[in-house]
Amino acid sequence: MADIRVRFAPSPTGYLHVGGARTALFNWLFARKHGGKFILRIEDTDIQRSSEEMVRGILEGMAWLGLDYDEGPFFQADNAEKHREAALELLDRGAAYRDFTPKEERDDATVKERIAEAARQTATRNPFRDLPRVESDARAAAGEPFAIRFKVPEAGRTSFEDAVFGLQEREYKDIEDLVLLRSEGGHPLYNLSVVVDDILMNITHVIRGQDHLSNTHKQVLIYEALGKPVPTFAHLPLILAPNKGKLSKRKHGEIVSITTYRDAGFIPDAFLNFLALLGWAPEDAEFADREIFSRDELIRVFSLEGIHKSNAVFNFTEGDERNWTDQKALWMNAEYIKTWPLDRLLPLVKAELQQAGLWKEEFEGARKAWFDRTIDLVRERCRTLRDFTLKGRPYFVDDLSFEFEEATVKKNLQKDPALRDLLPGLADAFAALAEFNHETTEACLRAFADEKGVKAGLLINATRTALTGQAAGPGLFDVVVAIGQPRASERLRHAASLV
RNA sequence: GGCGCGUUGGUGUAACUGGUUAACACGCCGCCCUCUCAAGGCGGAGAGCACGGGUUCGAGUCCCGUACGCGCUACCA
Repeated sequence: MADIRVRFAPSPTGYLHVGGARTALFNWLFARKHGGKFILRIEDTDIQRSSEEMVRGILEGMAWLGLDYDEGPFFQADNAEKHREAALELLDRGAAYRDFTPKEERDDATVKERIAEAARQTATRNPFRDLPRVESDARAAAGEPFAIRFKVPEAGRTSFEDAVFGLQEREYKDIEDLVLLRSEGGHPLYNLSVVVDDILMNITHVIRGQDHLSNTHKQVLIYEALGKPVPTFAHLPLILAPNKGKLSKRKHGEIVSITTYRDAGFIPDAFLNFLALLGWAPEDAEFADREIFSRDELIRVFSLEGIHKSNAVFNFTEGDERNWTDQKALWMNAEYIKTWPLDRLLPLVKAELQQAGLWKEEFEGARKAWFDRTIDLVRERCRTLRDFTLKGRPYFVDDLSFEFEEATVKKNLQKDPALRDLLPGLADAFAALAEFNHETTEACLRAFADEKGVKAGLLINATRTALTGQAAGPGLFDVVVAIGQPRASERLRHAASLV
């Protein structure tokens, strides 16, 4: 396929959410796979609900995910004049007509009810549909306000082949004469604007949410009336909330916003990987059992044919602090943290440490070897990048400015009063070591335990808490070495005061 | 109300053009490892493929109906 051009066209009425991000991702993957162009177009024609802040949010989200676009961002509102011209052209050709019916105000909250209500009454044809042209022109010239509606043909049906949902057909009689231009200021409406913009931008494949599937028939009609080629459509299944209801910013809040995942310490590649598998699976049997796909692999194996028809559930439990979002996403992120080549992970960890004020230049200089080893040690237990500063803090500060968990202190330090004397003793033993490594520290601690007639486990757990303030962590002697000789002794002495 | 789309374990998915006890991942449970917590290894529970008919030697895979869910039906996008 040559000269493929796709677009992501979010409306800035909300932040970039998981559904939108996945739509963007699929467009991006498709473009990258086929060497096509990925275009970003902000559909801001609803001035009431659009805001610049939301535009920024969308841009930020895409930047974080690394979904780079080749053209844009374009703003649909900038093209309003072109849209108007198209409507006028349609009017000229007799494919549209002026509707002089006074505008009826509809408010957002009650539309659904009003639609149902109106449907119960028998539909009547718009009285202006067949108004003679001269009369229409005269009334318009006299300054009477009007909207422009598309004139849906009498008998027949539209059809198009959706790349995901297959052949779609709809009777003309089931399509109402949609408004193209509002009576107020000739403001163009969505169905007209998308079509005109997609024509202007030479879009070849329209990949978007399934919520547009029904409306596509109207758009096909507009393409045809304008005498332009109809692009290929590929509609994506929706992403639903756990109750299988709509995933909405209003109801589900932060959890659907992409920036939440950035701020929570997700690796963009991991989140992308997770998103890709929501409603899509590689066709190639070779990849059937794989879950982890790098960006390049996704590009390689992506295809429209692998997209599902049924909606996917974004699975999370509200109020569960540890599993605050889809557990598979969390698992995947941990998987990336554990298995990514260290040099790819390091920049992300650096950014995290910098943000927490824990970064020191020497981590890239004199202490690089130590730093790399320590990150490698700690990463095993991290689910998010935030954990590097949360759980990892004791490794990166020289003083005692890390948290001593209350319950842990009670359990590991205060359980046995003998520790008050044992810990300083162990501190001395550690300080006296000529070589400070895994073997020598372990031998030292065990010998010390033997000598004092206590179980090694008592000292091991107490030491972990003394050095990190935590009850859980890497193997103790790895911790001891990572903390290093001076800090270890110092922290052991300090811990004695907590007993 | 009308039109459309969908329905495989709790979740995400797999199952060649109908053909062995429906597979994988997350999650859950147990065991091993062990100084803790993870990770890792091993094993287990969990769907008979929304339901009801039909076609067929044989259906998750084809057909019809029903239910449920979702979308659209706006001078919103």
